[in-house]
Amino acid sequence: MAKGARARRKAERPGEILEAAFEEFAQRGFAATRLEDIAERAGVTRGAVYFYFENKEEVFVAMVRELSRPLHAEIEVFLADRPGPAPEMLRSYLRFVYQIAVDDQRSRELLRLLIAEANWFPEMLDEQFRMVWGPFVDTFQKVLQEGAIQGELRAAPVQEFPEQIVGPALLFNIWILLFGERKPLDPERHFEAAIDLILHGLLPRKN
Amino acid sequence: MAKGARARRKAERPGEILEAAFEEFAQRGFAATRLEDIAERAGVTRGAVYFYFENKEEVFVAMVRELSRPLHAEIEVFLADRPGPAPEMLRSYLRFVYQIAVDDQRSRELLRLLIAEANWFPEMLDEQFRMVWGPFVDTFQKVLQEGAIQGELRAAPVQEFPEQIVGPALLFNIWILLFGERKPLDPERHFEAAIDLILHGLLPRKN
Amino acid sequence: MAKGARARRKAERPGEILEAAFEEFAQRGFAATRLEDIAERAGVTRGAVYFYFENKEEVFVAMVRELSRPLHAEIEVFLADRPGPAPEMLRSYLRFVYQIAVDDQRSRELLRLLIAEANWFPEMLDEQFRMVWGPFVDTFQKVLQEGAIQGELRAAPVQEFPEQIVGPALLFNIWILLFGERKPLDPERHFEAAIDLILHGLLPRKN
Amino acid sequence: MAKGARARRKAERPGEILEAAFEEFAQRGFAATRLEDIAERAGVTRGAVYFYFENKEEVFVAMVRELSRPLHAEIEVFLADRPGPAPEMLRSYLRFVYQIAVDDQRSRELLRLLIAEANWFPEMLDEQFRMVWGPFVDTFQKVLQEGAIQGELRAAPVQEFPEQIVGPALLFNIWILLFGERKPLDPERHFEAAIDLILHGLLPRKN
DNA sequence: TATGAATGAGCTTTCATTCAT
DNA sequence: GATGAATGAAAGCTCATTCAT
Repeated sequence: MAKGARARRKAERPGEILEAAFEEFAQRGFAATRLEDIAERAGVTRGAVYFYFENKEEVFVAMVRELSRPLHAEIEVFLADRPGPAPEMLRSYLRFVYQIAVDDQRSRELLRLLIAEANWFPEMLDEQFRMVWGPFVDTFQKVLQEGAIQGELRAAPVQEFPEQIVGPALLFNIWILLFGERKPLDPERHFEAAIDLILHGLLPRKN
Repeated sequence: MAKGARARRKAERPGEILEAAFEEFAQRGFAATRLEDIAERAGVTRGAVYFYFENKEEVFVAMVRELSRPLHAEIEVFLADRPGPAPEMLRSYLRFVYQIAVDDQRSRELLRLLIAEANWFPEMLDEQFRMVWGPFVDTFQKVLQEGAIQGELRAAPVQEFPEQIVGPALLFNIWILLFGERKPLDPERHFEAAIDLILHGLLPRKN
Repeated sequence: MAKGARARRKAERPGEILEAAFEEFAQRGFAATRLEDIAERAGVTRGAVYFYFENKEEVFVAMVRELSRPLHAEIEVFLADRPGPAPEMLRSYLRFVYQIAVDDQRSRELLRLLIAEANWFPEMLDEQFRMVWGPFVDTFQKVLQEGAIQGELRAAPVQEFPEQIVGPALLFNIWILLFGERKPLDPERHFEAAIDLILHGLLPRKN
Repeated sequence: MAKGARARRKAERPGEILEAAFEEFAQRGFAATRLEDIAERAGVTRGAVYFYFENKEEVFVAMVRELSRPLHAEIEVFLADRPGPAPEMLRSYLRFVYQIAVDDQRSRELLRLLIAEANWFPEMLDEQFRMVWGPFVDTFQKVLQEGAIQGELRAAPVQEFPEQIVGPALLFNIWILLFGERKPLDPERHFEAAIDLILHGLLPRKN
């Protein structure tokens, strides 16, 4: 029993460390975070961290990878083929992005870390792009294009930059990162304003 | 000669130090930047930096203030009353924002620093909000509202969140911060796509 | 073997550091002593010192406490009830104090440090008072009072300030601190002069 | 006028600096006192201090010399031949010492500095001995010896260490340096206890 | 005389990393 | 696997001292 518990413990260690690493890195950034804080929060000693990871940078990279995994999964599930009228799909997609922006503090802080440390972890960025932005952008693009073909949407130049659709959500996100509680935004109204603008911008005009 | 030179030198020192500070902070972030690097780049010794600034944090805050001053000025000039049809004003404003996003690497890096260090310098954030975002948002809001009154624009819910208009420009900016040269964007086409979407989204529909 | 050695080493480290700290602090005073000197003398690196103590002040306080412990012990043993005629007790007590003043360079330097840094470590002073001066003064007082009751001693006003009895010993001590080898004193004759004066001052007069 | 004022000013500068130096050194000790603090307190800039004194050590030595000058004068005046019965002279001398110990905070702090820095300024110590202790000890010795010859005092071994007479005053002084307001002493009663002990110790016995 | 900008050595403290146990 | 004592390379900051003005 104890052995099993110990083995289970062991298997969970790396995850616990990365979890702790996220909290600390999110709070202080890469350079200002001490490995000791991570270890302490994870309930292990510094030495133990070095058993699982080469060094601080490795912890950081592994943490980003680990912490963004659930998001990958969610995205994959969400983007799985779900046909429907293009406008409705746009709305549903944008709502999904807003949901992440609003509810998922982790993703928010991850974004902050990516922006802050982008220069020093470019491969990490590319990996994140491949796993998160890429699929999203591709899907958006497909919706925009097929919507245009079907005559549900205007053939707008935004087809070339489908990520612009999530611009308001990004703005919402950054806003919260910058001002937090100090200048709160109503996410629901923010979303409605955004989708209103986008749909009016994309629906074909009668004239 | 020499006298004037020294006096002139002295008057310029703080500015030179802040200039150097910007380069270093932008490259490595607050925590990872060593005061010695700043001093060296400014051509002085560490001690000299401490003659002008209390400590590293003060250097940072002063740097942000100093470096964003030209932008403040530009904004103030730009936003000075320039009447015209609302759609044209929107286009002109958004182009202005894109110009900054595209050409002004300093502002871009400043934004990165603000996002990265937001938790530790909240007053600084508020100051920047007051000087940069604030006037912008207010002006946008006025344009949107008066455009609606004049019948030039739709009375859209985005009136409540006028900053959404610059969402694409922010996205452009962050994109470059994240991927730099690795995934370049054509700023001109990006802007055109954005303004197309926004104007179509705001122009009143005939039907 | 090696294991034991390491464990033994570890247990002794703090003591070794404090020992080294004493030597250095005694030589140069608190402010002028560099932690590096202490570390070097203790045969460890600076970092190791910080493993055991919070900072330089802590080292100082811990050092004083540690270094005065043997004296506490000695005092406690010495002051344990040892009845006898008051004059003999006075003589024996004063000789004890002189012995410390003469032989114990550590106590002497400790006294110097206490005087020098009294303003900055008042709690430390109070602690020392409680452990060293206090018991002494109390004991002297008791001897003076009971000696007077027994008629062995005069009921002199010095009963209120029994520490005056050790005034000559303090003077001897300070003298050495100030002039060291330059103006040597013969401790034996000094003591005899002191006890002669005190006893003549306290013995009851026939007339 | 202004020139005269300026000249007067100039002449007073060194004194003002030493005055300020005393306050600062007394508060923090030699090593922990910054030349800037001294300059600031004296109302000049650091550079000015270097105009009058070679370096920090010179300031210290000069300060001690300057600050102990009034005491020298007082002592000289006081010790000028004033014949009288030996016991009365003893009393008067000891009272004088107590007065200094009690009223003259400067002398007290000077003593602290001497003790603290004795190792590093031995010549200074010797100078102080020559000017302060020396005359005192000599005078005391003369009184004790002549008193014995006259039959007013016992021929006690304390003649060899006349400074023991001021032991209680030194003790009073150190006590205040160590405990200040925390454990106050009544100077008057302290003195009376001391002189009582000493006189009883020195007056010849009838038997 | 006096200023104060500037230097540079040096100090305390921190922390990623190592390694004997 | 895990600990934690220990290292050593910085890093932030201080301050005595200098010197052009």
